[in-house]
Amino acid sequence: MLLMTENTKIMFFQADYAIEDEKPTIRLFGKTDTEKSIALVDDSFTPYFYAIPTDGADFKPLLEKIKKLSFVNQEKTIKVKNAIIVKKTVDGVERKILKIYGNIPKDIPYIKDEIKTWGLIKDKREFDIPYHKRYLADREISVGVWYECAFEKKDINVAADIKGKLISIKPIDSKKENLKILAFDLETVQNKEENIIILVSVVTNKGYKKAIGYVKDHNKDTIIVDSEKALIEKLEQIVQKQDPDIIVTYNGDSFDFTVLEARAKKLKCTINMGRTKKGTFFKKQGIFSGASVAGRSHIDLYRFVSQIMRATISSETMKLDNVANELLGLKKKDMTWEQIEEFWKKKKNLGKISEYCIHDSYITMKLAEHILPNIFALSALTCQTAEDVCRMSYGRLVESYAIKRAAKLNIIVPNRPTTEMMGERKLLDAIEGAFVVEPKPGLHEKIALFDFRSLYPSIIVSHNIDPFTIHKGKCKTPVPGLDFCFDTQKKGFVPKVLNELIDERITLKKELKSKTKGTTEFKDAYAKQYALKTISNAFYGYLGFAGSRWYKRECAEATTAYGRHYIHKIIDMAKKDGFETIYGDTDSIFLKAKNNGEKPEEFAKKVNNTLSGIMELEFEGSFVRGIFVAKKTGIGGAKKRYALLDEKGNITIRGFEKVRRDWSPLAKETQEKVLSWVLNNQKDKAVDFVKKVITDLKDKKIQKEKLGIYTQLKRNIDKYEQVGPHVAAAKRAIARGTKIHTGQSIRYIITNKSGRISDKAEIYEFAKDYDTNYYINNQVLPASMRILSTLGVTEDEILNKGKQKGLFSWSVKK
DNA sequence: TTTGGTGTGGTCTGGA
DNA sequence: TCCAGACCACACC
Repeated sequence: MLLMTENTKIMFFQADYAIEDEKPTIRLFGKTDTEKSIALVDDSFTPYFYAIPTDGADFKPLLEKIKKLSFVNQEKTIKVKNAIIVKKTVDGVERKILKIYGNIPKDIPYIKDEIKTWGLIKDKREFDIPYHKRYLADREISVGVWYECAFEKKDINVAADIKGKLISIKPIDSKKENLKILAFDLETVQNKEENIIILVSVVTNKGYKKAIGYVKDHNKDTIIVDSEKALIEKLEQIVQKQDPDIIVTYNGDSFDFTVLEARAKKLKCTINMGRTKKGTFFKKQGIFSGASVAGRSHIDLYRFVSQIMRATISSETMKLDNVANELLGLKKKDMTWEQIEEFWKKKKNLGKISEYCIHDSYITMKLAEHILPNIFALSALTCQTAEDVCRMSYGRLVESYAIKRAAKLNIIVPNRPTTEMMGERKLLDAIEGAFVVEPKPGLHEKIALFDFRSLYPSIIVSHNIDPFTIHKGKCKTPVPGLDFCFDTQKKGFVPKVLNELIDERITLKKELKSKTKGTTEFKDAYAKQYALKTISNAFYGYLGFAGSRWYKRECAEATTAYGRHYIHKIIDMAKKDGFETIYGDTDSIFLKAKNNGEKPEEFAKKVNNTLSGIMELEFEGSFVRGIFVAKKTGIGGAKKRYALLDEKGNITIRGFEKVRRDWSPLAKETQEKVLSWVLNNQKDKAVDFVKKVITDLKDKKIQKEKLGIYTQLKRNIDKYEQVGPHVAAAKRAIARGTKIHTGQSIRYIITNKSGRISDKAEIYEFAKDYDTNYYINNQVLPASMRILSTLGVTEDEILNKGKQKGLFSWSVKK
């Protein structure tokens, strides 16, 4: 028979599987280079797992027994499809094991449990890797990457312009961007006991921009329908008509989709945004928990921002407004939840709600355009769908990447620890970590900053630190301070994989220099190096993570031990060269530059000649001046808190209240100004400014916005042993009927009530006044004096107590 | 249902 | 009323 195959260029963005005629079938959803939606199926992939026979087992009869295995489970007969003997690296040793195939993915765990009862199998592996993920990893197919595909036309049960059966696939180099993104956002109000939807907005990256409502008098961009039920149905129609590849939301998993699902159920209608008839949107179990839309990729940006990007974002909260403002300079329209409720009840200003809602979707879409390259780069690297990546923790990202590489290197993946094992691991004492130099408080001039490029990853690579290269017993060169070493004969899996990541990133960073900022090329390359950095930096933590498949305490211990060894080594070398070490933390050192002596570059070069493997010390730059301060309690300088002034006049602030979310804007801004003046040798201006702020506070001239303090409610409100201000404020708000959930950032103000600080704390919206003394003594003064007292300024001087400045200056001089 | 350790500092709590 | 220690959140790397 002659096959009618076609060729086309495709970028996939989503993958799942369905059981068709009792056969598992992978479904790949993508877009062609001619902007057509395409769905290709592939039923050539058989689910499998590995079994390691007990030592000395006779393979042949065992293999035959497995092949013939057939048993009944829940009234269903389960059979092994096939079994073969394969040669694989198991825990660092190459050996023969069994690869066992099942008919459908669901059978795998049952087969695994059944053969366990025979007592002939020592261990089972890779039985918990989901079928479609296994497929992507084994075939090295990534979403967000272009492929040249050959396929045979075939009608399948999905909505797509082109449908077929995949014949062959190979990656090609293309940068074309063509995915259609749709963002949507719901507005709800509390109506009696229910949360009802009053409006929904939809915005695409191709210019579509509408809201749907069911009361007249919204604005011209609002489609008016009859009821809430009709609104839901209209939303479905619009999504289907727009036919996006990616649906983005900001917290859609726990809000928009959850509400939609609940309302649809209540109003006895359905909503299907997907490309298949059934499986509209649903919560998957297991690793993935979120709203999924068949045939499209639902990206919940909030999940990615709050889990992966959190540390790189300085906004007080991870709300859309703050994040979009910080990353894009886009602000939400000014409207409070209460206003929406009020407008809705009075049926006035409904146009404003539409405007607000549409703008929300627009911001979400813009944020997606900004962040999606990063998510897709991680997807490409880990061979996971973007939908999964945006919901993954660091641990899962590393794990996914490691599994993909292991498959390619013929290495069997270790099992996940059981709950008991994890418990045991968690009970162990923490391993010793990094070394931090205690700084001398005060202003320091001419500072040269050096740091190790990717310290921990390069230590792991250079010393071959791997769970299966550990050598206990006699060692030529044991790990500093420990009684074991690592074999250097054969390269371990972890160092090998990390080495690739580091190499690739170095190449990419070089290429990046020749690319123009703002171009798609630049963005893609930048996102890719970001992905490489994210994964490689998380590897060390993964080795010491209780839930890790590659957990090895000794590896984590050795990595930090070498880290301490190297930083001490640099400090010693610097001392011998006549440099004074001002500060250092983990992988960095701050040296006082010599006036006419050795240049920083020369020092770095000299150090690098002595370093082993791929380790490298980099000269980061020079600073005109820097300030380190005293510890608040105890003696000596405070670690992890400093500010630097570079030659261009830029200030870098680390650790101080200014960079913390849980201080009032007033204290933060005051401290920032103080730091700026102090670093520019204008101490007096700083003192005057603090005095002015205090006077303004006393005169009640400070705006409310400057006084709100954010603190995250990290646990269930009833689970606190100690009730701090944010907990107390939250409890009072709940008593008033406000809904507050775990993980929320509580914004509160310390009011004039009496009692402890907690007694005075009120949620921002409820606060009617502020406690002047609190804001002076517990906010502005501590933040400012932290800096000023290092320079000899006293609190009394600021508060104009006792000695008057100026009056005494001449008599002191005498 | 959580990648690691190091470190600071505010507030609460309970005993002297 | 004072103070040490526990609790808690958040930053640095």
